[in-house]
Amino acid sequence: MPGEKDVQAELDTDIIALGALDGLVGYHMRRASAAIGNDFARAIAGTGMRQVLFGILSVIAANPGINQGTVGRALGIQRANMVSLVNELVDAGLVQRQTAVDDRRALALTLTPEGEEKTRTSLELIRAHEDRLLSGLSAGEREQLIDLLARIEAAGD
Amino acid sequence: MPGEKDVQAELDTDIIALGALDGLVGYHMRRASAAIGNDFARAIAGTGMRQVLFGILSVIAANPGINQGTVGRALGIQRANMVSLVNELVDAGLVQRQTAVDDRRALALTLTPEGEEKTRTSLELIRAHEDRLLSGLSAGEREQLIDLLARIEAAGD
DNA sequence: TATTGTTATACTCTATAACTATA
DNA sequence: TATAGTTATAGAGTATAACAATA
Repeated sequence: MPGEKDVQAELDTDIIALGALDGLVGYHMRRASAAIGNDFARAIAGTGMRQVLFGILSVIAANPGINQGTVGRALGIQRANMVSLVNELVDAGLVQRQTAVDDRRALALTLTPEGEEKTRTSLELIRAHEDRLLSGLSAGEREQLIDLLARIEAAGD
Repeated sequence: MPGEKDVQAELDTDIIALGALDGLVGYHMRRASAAIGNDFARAIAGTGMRQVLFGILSVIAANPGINQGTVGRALGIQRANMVSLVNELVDAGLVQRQTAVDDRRALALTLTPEGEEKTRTSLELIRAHEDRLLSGLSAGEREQLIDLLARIEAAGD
């Protein structure tokens, strides 16, 4: 019987008590992070971009010639996992990878012109997605949210 | 040369500019969520508990006899993925699963006495972990953080 | 015809260990 | 001896499609 009341589950999709979970920051952080991630994916669908990849592009854009490992450390990505991620970006023609002049073990990363363009257009879509999803927050609340999140990041090391 | 300055990377592990990324809520949310998740895992290591599993236990504790699918909807977990998660909890002796009296398709979930004990002891460890990790936030800031996160969860549907 | 639970499957993200080449 | 990048591998988490039993 679709649409009928589920007595046992208290209106089902409506309010289900979460118990102690509701008072935990970690739970709400997981849910909110998933909500933003899903909306990000919807907003940027079809462009091949992903949260991690955009993060790498943004750091390279701000630090042309930066080493692959340094990018990983800045973003909390393991060396081993950086390899295939950067491969994707290189294969897509967005990033150029060349042996560093001062350290022949290292790879210096720079954006190609296509990579710069992709970073710009992605950023526009991402800003629009955040503005839409976070339209319920005032500018001050949004600022304070970032401040609180940054302090938690810093505490977790 | 360990410890020597990495000119190209601006002191390396120190301040690396993140570019546009630094102004995005999504980025900081991902990092903060990972920080809490990692600290959660460290705090509860050896007990076999995980964030998702505790979430399920907490919802069952607050709603004895609740259907498996209802738990999943409350927590944003797909029906298909609930199966093996609940299997784990049943195999660990923490959850009892029996055909619902009013709907023979459904499974009613309840905690076993061991499940109730596990939920209690896990909650103590989790509260201690959050109190430690979030000790830099005032009670008011913590409360506002949960409020902001909950509003973002609600916006993402 | 819709819903509950299930199986099978695949992809992303993350983590570890072992290797090479350079430093 | 330490570091940069690589390979291989494994485990979580999550997503979709198809199926049986029941509503």
